[in-house]
Amino acid sequence: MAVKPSSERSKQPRRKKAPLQSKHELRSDAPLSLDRIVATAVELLDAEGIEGLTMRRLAARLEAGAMSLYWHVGNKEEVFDLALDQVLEYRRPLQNSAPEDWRKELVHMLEDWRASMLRHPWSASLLPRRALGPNILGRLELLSETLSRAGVADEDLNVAIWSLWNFVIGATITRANFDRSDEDRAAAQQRLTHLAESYPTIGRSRLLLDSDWDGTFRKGLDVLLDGLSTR
Amino acid sequence: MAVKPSSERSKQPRRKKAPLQSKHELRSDAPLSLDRIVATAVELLDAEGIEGLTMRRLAARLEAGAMSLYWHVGNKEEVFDLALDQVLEYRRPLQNSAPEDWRKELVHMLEDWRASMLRHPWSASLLPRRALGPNILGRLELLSETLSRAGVADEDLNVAIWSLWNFVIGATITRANFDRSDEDRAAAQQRLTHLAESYPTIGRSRLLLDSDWDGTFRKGLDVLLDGLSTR
DNA sequence: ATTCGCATCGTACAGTGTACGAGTCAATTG
DNA sequence: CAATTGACTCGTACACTGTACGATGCGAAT
Repeated sequence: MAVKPSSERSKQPRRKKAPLQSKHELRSDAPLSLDRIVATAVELLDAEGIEGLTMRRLAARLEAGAMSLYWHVGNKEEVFDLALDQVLEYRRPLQNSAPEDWRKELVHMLEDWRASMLRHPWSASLLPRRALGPNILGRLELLSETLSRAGVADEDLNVAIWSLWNFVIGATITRANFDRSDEDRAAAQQRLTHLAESYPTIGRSRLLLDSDWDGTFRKGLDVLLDGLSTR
Repeated sequence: MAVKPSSERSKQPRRKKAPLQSKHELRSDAPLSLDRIVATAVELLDAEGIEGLTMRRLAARLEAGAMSLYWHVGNKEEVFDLALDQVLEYRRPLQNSAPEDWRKELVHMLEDWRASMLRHPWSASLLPRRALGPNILGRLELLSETLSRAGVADEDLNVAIWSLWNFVIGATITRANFDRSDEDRAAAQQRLTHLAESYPTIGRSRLLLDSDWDGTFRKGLDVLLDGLSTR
């Protein structure tokens, strides 16, 4: 009886090491592993977006049969979970910074977070429905730790963490969303001028048109951090 | 040649008014309109979640053929757009409040926003991919207007709006997400204690376990508003 | 030589969104 | 009154999806 690994980590197949072809079947190059599957899924998502990822297409890119994937992965949802978490890996910069640099560290991590997700716009729309992978948890842990080290009292910690997390998530999702829907700037522009009558303040502030997303993110973050550190 | 309305608003069918049955076909009750479709879609989403909504099931609930829906609606995506916006309608409380109550008004609208989305948890996961419907824009407009009336300078307006928006979106998505994934508390609990080794600070703060979501939301909002008003 | 467990994959099935075109029926026109 | 139009409904069909099931191959252990 065969038992699938599926979600037990730490399990690499030990196959033939050197012998690259058996008989005459020079099966391109592929041993087909979880890592390869996830990496290819990210590629495919980058290239074709969320609807572009189907098990058959993914398998084709791996030069494998569609059902072969199911040995390594429980179902399609799991592929999404893994792809999302993979994209959110974070290596903290080397620890030579002074302990009062906590704010710089935080901003660095949070801006990197946002940047990572914007580099893979599908990740933003995926986030709401996915489980917390190790990389996401790692970022949360780093966040808690840094805030705690910065002197935030334990009873205020959760508010601080969630406020920052919420802000990053919201900003990223919004931004990623606007990027795509403005593929057709022309249509958007026209829609906006038509809307200016019903929504005058939005129209005046040009909120939807030429927001400086990066600057807005940075400033909003400052507002939050100011508020948190004076508490 | 027939021309579909599909996305031209202001178009109600004028049919037989009083005569409820023609001949002997007492066709239950259904004239099948955009409004009825959207309302039923929301019902279905509430009952079965995002994957539960299929065109065939929706049609069945309306006692109509599946393809009949496509006269009123361009495609399934549009159904999602409309359902989402429908759920986000907001009636501002009567305008008897003093002008310095802007902060109370803001908090009311934002908490109502979050509450509306949590009442229909699918809406949170839908938000990232959807267009801005009139109700969403209405809320944005109200937000701008109130902040502007509160004396926020025009050049700070966008930062303020987006910060609040981001916060609400992020908080709601996170919350809705956790609700679902904790259907099986037992599993979550066990996972958490196992994780406590790798993520000590998260474990200590019990961040994922017993957060007071409503309180955290309210406090985070205060932090933001404090930060914004002292600028 | 036989067994066993890992790994791959072909076939099949139920279900999806929707294109197409035929159908119904009230209102309008000649 | 007959004919035409146009709003609306819906049955059938097609390409495509995720994945259950079982057959197959293969290296290592017995």
